[in-house]
Formats: sequence, C-alpha cells, structure tokens
Amino acid sequence: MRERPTLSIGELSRLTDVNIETIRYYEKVGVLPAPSRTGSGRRIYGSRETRTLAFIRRSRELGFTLDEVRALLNLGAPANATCAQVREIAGRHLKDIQGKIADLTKLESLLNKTIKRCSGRAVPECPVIDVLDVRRRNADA
Amino acid sequence: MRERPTLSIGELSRLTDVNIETIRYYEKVGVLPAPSRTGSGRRIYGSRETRTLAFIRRSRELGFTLDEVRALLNLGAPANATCAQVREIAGRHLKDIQGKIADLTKLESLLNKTIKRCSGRAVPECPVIDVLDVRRRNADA
DNA sequence: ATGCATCCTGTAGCCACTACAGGAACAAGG
DNA sequence: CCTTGTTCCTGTAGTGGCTACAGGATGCAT
Repeated sequence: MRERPTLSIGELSRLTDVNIETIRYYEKVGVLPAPSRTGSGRRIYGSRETRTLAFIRRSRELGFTLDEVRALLNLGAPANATCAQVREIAGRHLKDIQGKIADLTKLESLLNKTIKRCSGRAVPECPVIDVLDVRRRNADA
Repeated sequence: MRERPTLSIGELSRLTDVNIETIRYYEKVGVLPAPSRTGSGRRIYGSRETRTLAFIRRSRELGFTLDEVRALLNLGAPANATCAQVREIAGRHLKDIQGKIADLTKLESLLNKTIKRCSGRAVPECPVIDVLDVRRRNADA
C-alpha cells in the first residue's frame, strides 16, 4: 500500500477520484496542504496527502462544507481533540440535513398532490399554475 | 386591489417580500420584464409585474430554478400551453426533489447511527472520524 | 435650503467548483 | 535529435442566485 509514495497530480486524481482542478483548488483554499515539487515545479504527493484527500472527498460526499472539513482536519491533526468536538460538528450538520429533508418532503407532497390533479388540458385550468399563481391562490381563499 | 397600479421598486419589494436588489437582478437576467420608467429614470411597476414577481417568488420557494421559472412563464404568457407541458416541468422537478430526499435520508441515517456511537473520549476512537477516514474504513473491511 | 430616504448603475463577493488559455516539460517512437 | 502526444503549470473567468457595496442622482418633508 505504501510502496510508491510519489504520485503525480494525475495519478492522485485517478486514485482518489477527485478532479485535478479540484485538487489544485483545495490546495489554493488551504484545505489540502501544499505538496512538495519536482525540480521542474510539478507537484508530488505521498500517502499522507492521499489519505487527507480521500478524507476530504468522503466528507464532501456526506455534505460537509469545506469549512467543516477544515475544522475536522484541524481536530484530527494535532490529535488532541476529543470525540465530543467531532460529534458537535457532525451533530450540527445532521440537524442541517434533517431540516432540509423536512423542507423537501413538504415540497414533495405539495407538488405531488398538485401534479396528480393535472388534466392535460389548456393552461387556464392547470392546477400547477394555480398553486404557483398568487392571484388565483388568493381568489381561492 | 388595483386602485394603485404605480409602485416604486421599494413598494413592490415590501409588497412581494422580495429584495430590491433581487428584483433588479431578475430584470437583468430576463425573468422579470423591464418595467416603464419615470422621467427621471425610476422604475414603475403595475399589477401585472406584481403578479409575475409573486409567481417567481412562489416558484423559487418551491425550489424551481430560474430557468424553470422562465419556462413556466413562457408557457403561461402566450396562453397556448397545455397543462401537460406544465406538468412535465413540474414532474421533472418533483423527481429531482425525490432524488435529493433519498440522498439526504441515506446520509442522515449514516450520520445518525455514527454519532450515536460517539463516546466523547479522545479522537483515535471516534466513530465519526472512522466513517470519514478511508484508511480506517479499509482496515475495517 | 437642508437633510434624509430612496433610487440609479456598475462592480465585486459568496460557495465549490469547472473550464478554459497559453505555455512548459516529459516520455516514447522514428 | 526531433517530433508528437500527454501531462503538467499558472492565472483568469464562468456557473447559480443572489447580496453588498460604492458613488452618485433624485424626491419629499420641513
């Protein structure tokens, strides 16, 4: 697993399934540390950066913002953080997600009900438009 | 309801609860038509623009993109669209929403389960970090 | 006349990327 | 050694949907 710790950016990209431009972007915004370079200026990565990048990717998949990822990495790096601190960040994130699910679920049921009433006829009787159009909604109430 | 069809942008903003800058932005990107102006160049809005803006706001609340809003408005404008066309846009949007809900629900359950295993002790045993960290996940499997 | 609210245009910033442009370096084949 | 093709570099601009200025003009009340 660590027999070749000298990867080019393209190899790292294929290995972690993260775009080359995204890797450079992560470096620019300071979430992935700047790696060392070859004589001609090309980036070379080792297993440490590979792990960090994979961590970032996984966190992003779980919907953490880059700010949150930075915080998690800072907790992990000095190895002096407690699980409770990690749990706080993750817990806030969980609340965010639950809020979004609740919002989307409301939208979903409204849209679903509305679309089901759709006739396919001309627009003046379209229930979707009715739901969107404030004038008609006010006339309803 | 139509006794004063000459609103300033500020009045329209308060009436529809849409930011002044957002109203100008909608005009710039062509989702709200450019209104007439006073002699000195100030925008004046009537009841038609008010309805359109309220329609946009409501659509945005339901998560439609501005592109979708444009499409819906174009369907409504010439009054030659069928309910079926509206339903198609809304149906695609509904599928989007359902996909997002499904994704978020998976994340939610993973995060929830993980956080519950959290001890509060030092980071090396933190299950949240474990879930995020690929090295440890691979060691698991 | 003065002061304050409101309006105008135009530009830059937010997030997390993505997509170029224009150039330099590397590896393989002839 | 030369060419060709791939990879890499930096820097800039674009995405969506706004929001936040800067710097100036206008409108209204006193």
